[in-house]
Amino acid sequence: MSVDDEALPERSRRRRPPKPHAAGVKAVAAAAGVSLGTVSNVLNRPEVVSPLTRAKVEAAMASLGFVRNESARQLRAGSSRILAYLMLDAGNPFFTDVAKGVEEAAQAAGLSVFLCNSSEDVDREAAYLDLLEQQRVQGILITPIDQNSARLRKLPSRGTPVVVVDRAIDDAEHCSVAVNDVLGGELAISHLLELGHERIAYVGGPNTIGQVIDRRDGARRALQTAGKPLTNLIELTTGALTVAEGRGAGQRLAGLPADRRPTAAFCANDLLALGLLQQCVSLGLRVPEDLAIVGYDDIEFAEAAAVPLTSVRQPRQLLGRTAAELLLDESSNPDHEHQRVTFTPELVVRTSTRGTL
Amino acid sequence: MSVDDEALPERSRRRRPPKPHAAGVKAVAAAAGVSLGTVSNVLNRPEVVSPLTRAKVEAAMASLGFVRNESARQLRAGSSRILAYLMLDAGNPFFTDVAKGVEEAAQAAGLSVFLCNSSEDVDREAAYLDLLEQQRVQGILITPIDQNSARLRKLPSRGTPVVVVDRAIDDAEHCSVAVNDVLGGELAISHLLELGHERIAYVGGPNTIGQVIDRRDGARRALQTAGKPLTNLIELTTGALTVAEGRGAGQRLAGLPADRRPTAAFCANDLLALGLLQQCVSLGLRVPEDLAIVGYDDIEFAEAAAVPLTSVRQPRQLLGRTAAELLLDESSNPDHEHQRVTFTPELVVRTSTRGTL
DNA sequence: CGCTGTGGATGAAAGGTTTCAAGAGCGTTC
DNA sequence: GAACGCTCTTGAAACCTTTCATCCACAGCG
Repeated sequence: MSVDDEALPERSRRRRPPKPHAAGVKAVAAAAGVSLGTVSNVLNRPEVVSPLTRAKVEAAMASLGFVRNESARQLRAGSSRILAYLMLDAGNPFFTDVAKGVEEAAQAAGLSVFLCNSSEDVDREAAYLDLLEQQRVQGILITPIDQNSARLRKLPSRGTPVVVVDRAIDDAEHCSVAVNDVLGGELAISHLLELGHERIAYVGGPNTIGQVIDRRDGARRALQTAGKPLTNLIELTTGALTVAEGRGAGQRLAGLPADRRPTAAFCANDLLALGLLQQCVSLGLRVPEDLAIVGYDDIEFAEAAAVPLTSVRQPRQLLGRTAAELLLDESSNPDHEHQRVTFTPELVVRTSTRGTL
Repeated sequence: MSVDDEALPERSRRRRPPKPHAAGVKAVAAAAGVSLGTVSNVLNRPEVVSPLTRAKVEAAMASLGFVRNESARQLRAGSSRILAYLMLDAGNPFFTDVAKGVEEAAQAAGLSVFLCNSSEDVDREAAYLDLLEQQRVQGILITPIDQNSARLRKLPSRGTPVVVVDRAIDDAEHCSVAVNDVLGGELAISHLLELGHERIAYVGGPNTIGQVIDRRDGARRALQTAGKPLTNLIELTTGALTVAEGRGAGQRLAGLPADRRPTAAFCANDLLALGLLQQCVSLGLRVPEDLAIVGYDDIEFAEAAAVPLTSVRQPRQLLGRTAAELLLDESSNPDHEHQRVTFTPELVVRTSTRGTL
């Protein structure tokens, strides 16, 4: 779905200087006239070395352009100062907000965060998990595509703590931090039912993603609670949770004859909802008069949409922060107990369902 | 600007199993009844080891749950299979699109990408640069906050190739891939001038960011070209390039008496523009009748906004892909020459300036 | 004057992998 | 039947840092 136009760029060339060679602890020690161990002490326990020697060593490091080799450090010391968040979709502002929370907590603990993006691709997810395990990162935060993956369950037993983010998992291997998606689905559909809608579309997919399933189940439950038949929920399965797929769904929806077309749509996330909204509006449907729309996540752009979007809000940053804190606890506290933390979502009603009052 | 509500979560606890211990090449060799070297060969040059031995070794690896220690590998082999993209703001969809292009190119070359987020914070940027250098990543792609940073210029001479993304830099140290921001600014303002606007606001900041400066300079140049005084450009400086700051600017703008208020605003990016738009609309200004708005980047959400946004489009993914390709060339091709690639932006006109036709 | 304590520096070992020259086993060829 | 080639395997060195027990010099003290 790239909008890149292959504009012909101008290029300008320059020669490059010869390849350099790195200086190690040994070189620094020689330059400063001290031993290897002393240089290491300056690096790791500066307080035990006398100010004079320390100054000499630091001068030598500066003049040689010494850069500590983290591989060697980690190999010997055995520990990494890095935490990874493997995101489901970096293009979804929801996850970048979660990431913000993760970074916040990590920074407070003096760790750095590497972000990885699986783009809803199972193979990429697997490749990143392997890579991160091999890197011996301090821990992995992940919003998984398939939370039952064997690979995922094996990691903690091999020494890499894993915290599942935005999915509740009830197994003995990891902590998880989630928002009650079933409840979120119920909130959305109850709202639509209260407004008098009968035929409601559920737009989401693929059905391997836990969030998609739970939100649909919540939708169904709301119908049951209200004593409506499940056939009132028309499912439109998408290939991914993106704006483009949302547009596709909009196309399909708008193509239905008016008497069979749902009067409302509940989308598994805001990206789908925004795409759906855009497409429907451009095809001449009025929102919410012809079609009411509810999204999910309440991303920043939901409020600024063509028709401000009713959405199910989740505590995004808090989600990330909490997950990171659990991970940190797991990797530092010997008495750590795995936890399953569940937050409660909240419906934010805007024009896309309520109309202008 | 978090919308997190500190909803009280439910927590459930579980005991965790005892700590495991990792198996190395040595253990695998022993289990398979072969030598160290052979295990290493299975890992790195499977074709040279006989199918039988290979099978034995692989069985041993599986049963021991062997995970290669990447630190040790890298220490010995000297090379990393990782590429990093240090983003200016992971919350801006523009940069995640660029990242997508980077990932694409990296995957094609069999490398993995770690994303890092400086969040427009100089200290975080510096910390990540140090970290990545110590990690000996294969190369760094960066959209810098301050492109004249000494740290940035020192990296390549110490062996870590750096490509600057979305900034043109004319020095001998790195390649850069950029879009002509001055031209982009000109396009935006020329368009507004053609529509008859006289007093135009430029919304952007902080002024340490190159993109902000260039786009403003382009704006000024367009005024000069049209023979208008520079005082027609009213600068509203923001603290960051975010939706929230855009709302703040909207507040300031809407607060001006109508006869002194600009009739159009050009924002340094779409996030600002969307915030501005939202705030102005909610304060009762009509867009584009009372205030025309032009954004920059043409992110996916620009088209779906309350009033579809006129914006300056850049080839986002292509930018990332090209940058990654330059980096790969630099780290693998001994005859590499640094290049400065510049793409051309394009104005996309929508309702926020043109009105509904 | 000899002993102890102390702040600081030292040197060697260790950590897990890759590399590479050398070796082992075995079938072919003359 | 000896020499050769071939395929596969081996063992040890090397990568760079951290750690820790040891050592040194010197001050204070009895």
